[in-house]
Amino acid sequence: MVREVPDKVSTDGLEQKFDERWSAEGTFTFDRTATREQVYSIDTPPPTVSGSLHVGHVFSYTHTDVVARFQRMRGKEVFYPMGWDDNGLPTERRVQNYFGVRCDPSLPYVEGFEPPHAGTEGKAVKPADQVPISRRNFIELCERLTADDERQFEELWRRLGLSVDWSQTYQTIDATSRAASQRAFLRNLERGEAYQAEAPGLWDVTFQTAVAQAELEAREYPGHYHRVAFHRPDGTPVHIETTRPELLPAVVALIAHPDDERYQDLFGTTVTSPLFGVEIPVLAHPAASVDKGAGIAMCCTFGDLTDVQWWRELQLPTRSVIGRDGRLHRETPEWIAAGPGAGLYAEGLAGRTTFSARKAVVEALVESGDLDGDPKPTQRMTNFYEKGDKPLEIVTSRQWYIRNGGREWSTDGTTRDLKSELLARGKELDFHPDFMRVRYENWVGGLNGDWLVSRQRFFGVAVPVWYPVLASGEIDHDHPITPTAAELPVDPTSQAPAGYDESQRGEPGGFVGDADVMDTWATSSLTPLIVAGWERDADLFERVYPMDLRPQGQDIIRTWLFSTVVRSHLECGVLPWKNAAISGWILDPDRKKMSKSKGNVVTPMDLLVEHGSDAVRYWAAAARLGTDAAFEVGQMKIGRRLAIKVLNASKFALTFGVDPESGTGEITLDPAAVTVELDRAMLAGLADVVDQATAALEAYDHTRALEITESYFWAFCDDYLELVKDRAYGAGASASDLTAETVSARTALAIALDVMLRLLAPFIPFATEEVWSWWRTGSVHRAPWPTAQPLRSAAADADPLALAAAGNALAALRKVKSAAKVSMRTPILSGTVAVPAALLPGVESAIGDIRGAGRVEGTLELVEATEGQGNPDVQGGIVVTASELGEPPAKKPRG
RNA sequence: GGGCCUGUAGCUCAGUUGGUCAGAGCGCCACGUUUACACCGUGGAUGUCGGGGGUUCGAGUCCCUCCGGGCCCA
Repeated sequence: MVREVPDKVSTDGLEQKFDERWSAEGTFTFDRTATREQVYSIDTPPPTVSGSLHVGHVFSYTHTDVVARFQRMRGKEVFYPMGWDDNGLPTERRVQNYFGVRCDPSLPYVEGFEPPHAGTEGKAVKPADQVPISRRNFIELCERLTADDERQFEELWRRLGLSVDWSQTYQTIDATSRAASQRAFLRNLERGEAYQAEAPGLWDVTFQTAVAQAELEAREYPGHYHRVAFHRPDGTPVHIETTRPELLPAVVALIAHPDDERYQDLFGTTVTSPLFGVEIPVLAHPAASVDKGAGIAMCCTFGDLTDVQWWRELQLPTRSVIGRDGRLHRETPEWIAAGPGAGLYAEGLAGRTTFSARKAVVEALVESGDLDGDPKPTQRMTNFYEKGDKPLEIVTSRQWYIRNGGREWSTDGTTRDLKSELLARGKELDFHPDFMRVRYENWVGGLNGDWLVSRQRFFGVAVPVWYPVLASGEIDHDHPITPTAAELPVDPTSQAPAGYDESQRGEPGGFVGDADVMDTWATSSLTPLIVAGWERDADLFERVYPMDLRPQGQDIIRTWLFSTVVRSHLECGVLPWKNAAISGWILDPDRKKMSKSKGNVVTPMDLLVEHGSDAVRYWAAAARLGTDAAFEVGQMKIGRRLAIKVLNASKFALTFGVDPESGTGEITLDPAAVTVELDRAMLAGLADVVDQATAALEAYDHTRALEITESYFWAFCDDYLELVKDRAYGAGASASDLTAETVSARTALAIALDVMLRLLAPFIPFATEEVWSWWRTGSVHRAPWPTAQPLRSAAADADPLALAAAGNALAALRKVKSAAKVSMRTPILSGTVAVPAALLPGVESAIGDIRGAGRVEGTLELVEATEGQGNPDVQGGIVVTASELGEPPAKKPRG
């Protein structure tokens, strides 16, 4: 075995060197001839390409890569593609800001359009200054920008050392993804799992789109309780409290809890609303809370989700007043037009924002005397779109839904309990850590509606349907026209359905395309199907699906993980993957979540350049799954030190016996050559490490594997290497005249190094690969994962304790010198060492090496430690009871 | 209001089914330039294991309760 060990080692430049080599040699290229049993497939989260990656990404993606590299070395053919989630609102927003444009679908396409800006350096262009452009122009800009981002992302991942197969990348907006997404939707539609409904739903007035339950975020929002009087037929007031008096024109009932004593006589009667004089019933419903406000609430269509529940369950009429733009309808509603409030509505409310309408209603209430007391300020939890900053409204609109167990599902009299089916899938999935399962269960259990998938946006996968336009000019939503699978992907807004031509768009007897796109998650939920070649590459699909691992963050269990389970369950009747590995958050040193707004975000690339990728990976790998971790530079420095130590220790271990002339030499890995007890003890200990590290990685506990391996490696450097140094040098013996003891040490060093490099390879892939390249062929990342058995047989019946004992004895000798404040090279002329009985055999067996490493020149007497002698926590209880130090060696000038 | 996670040395964290479990690394202090490594080595000090109860022969470990941090759902 030829060695070429450099004189000077360094971690610098390894990232680029090996990224290039791995690419050139196809080290991580997936071999698609492997069978399902031989494959380990990973469904990695496609990062959103709308901003920048942050340290949290580096953190969690490293966890995945550790698994990938481990499985690959275990002999699995790892299927590890990478996608980019470019689809959706984040990209739209970024394009608006970056290019200073805004999408207006009514505008025509402009050939060769050049945007007013190309990068505004983070400064958002005011909406008024944004240039309106056609949808097609807008999408072109989306694609231009994401292509740029994707290059940067890939560069970062390569530098971090993700062992992704870079020939397997995809975008959630590319043609394959669009086709898959549309195909899945059409399948859902065919089976009755997708449907459209005209229903009240959450609506973001800023982004002008419907929003799904999974995208909600409840936030504290300030408001005022207004105590407002309704009136019984005899004029007696009934007071309710509301934070949204502007919805008074939309009131459809007053509702109190059925057990509420105060309102028993009111149930079943009617009252009239103030200002508008609309007669409404007083009803009982258990969702009314007795101790909130007056205990009786006004139900409007629609102020919040409870209103929707009441409206549905009590079958109340719809009197909606708020439009998609968040303003009150411009036309006076019919139930008000004939009443006393018609004038108020027309003059004070029509076309107003909720804010100014509220002011107008409150003023009118004051005037009419129906406002009791002053409004009381309050903070209440209000629903927001997670990306928005105005409270959501509830607007009735026609939208597409996919069933997800959130609502009863019955067709032709038979009901299907999808919620229970999905809960059962959750139990089937192996979560790491296991407690993350409850997040899934809580979410599924708490769903209160099906999944709203249509979005009134632009940069997304189109809802693949058209609708006939009847002779009357009305659109027939009940009979959507669908494309065939072969036509996918389609854009119904620019393509005509089969049997029609473009001239018939919008014409009576013709068609219209559905203008909506699908929710980003409607596509993201298909990533395992997309990458596995579903309905596109049956051969591949069979080899990789269902997949083995879904790694992701805990924040998207309710969205990405859940929706993916839904789609796979509906489509294939299986879980999409066997395991879900959930990474924690990165917290800043104040234990706050790192976020851009706090300005505490570190650019990942800078981090990798400054500390080195192995170092950053070490920090990430040292944090357990599911546990939040501190952003700690100190931890990276430790990782860097480990990487450098690996280089240096390896260089040292491999240099013994090297011919100084040629710089090369022979090295053997033959276990039979390991004959010395201490060497065997070291291998015996290593065998245990291999077992433990392997078991830990199999259980998705990479932290434990790293810890066990790392600490053994340090002990190997500090004790074993020191102990065998002299023996391994072979004290002047020529290459042909080596003693068995010297060969034993050299061989044991080589075997241990070979094993430890492989154990560390998933964690610090660059340093280990560098060392591997000095003396082995191929990549360490394709080398087989070590097993304990060969080490055990090489170790024969040696006790791992012997190495610990010898190490402790050496430390005891060093302590004498340290206490005497002399150099470690100072000879010990004679000494007596007290050793606990249990360690005595180990110390005795290595006494020659101990003497050498401790520079003991005269007699070294070993005695059994007596009761109370020595502290077991210090050097295992081994103490030097008497010693005589020689002259410290002359100091040599450093150089 | 319900649920989950978390609180161990100045810092970051291990402590598997209750019995050497008071640990590691960093930092700190002292010393040392040893033919791998100063991006180093050697040695040392450091804790009422959040508080209080309880179960037990025995409790960071199990139970109850309170307090502090984080998150999710109402």
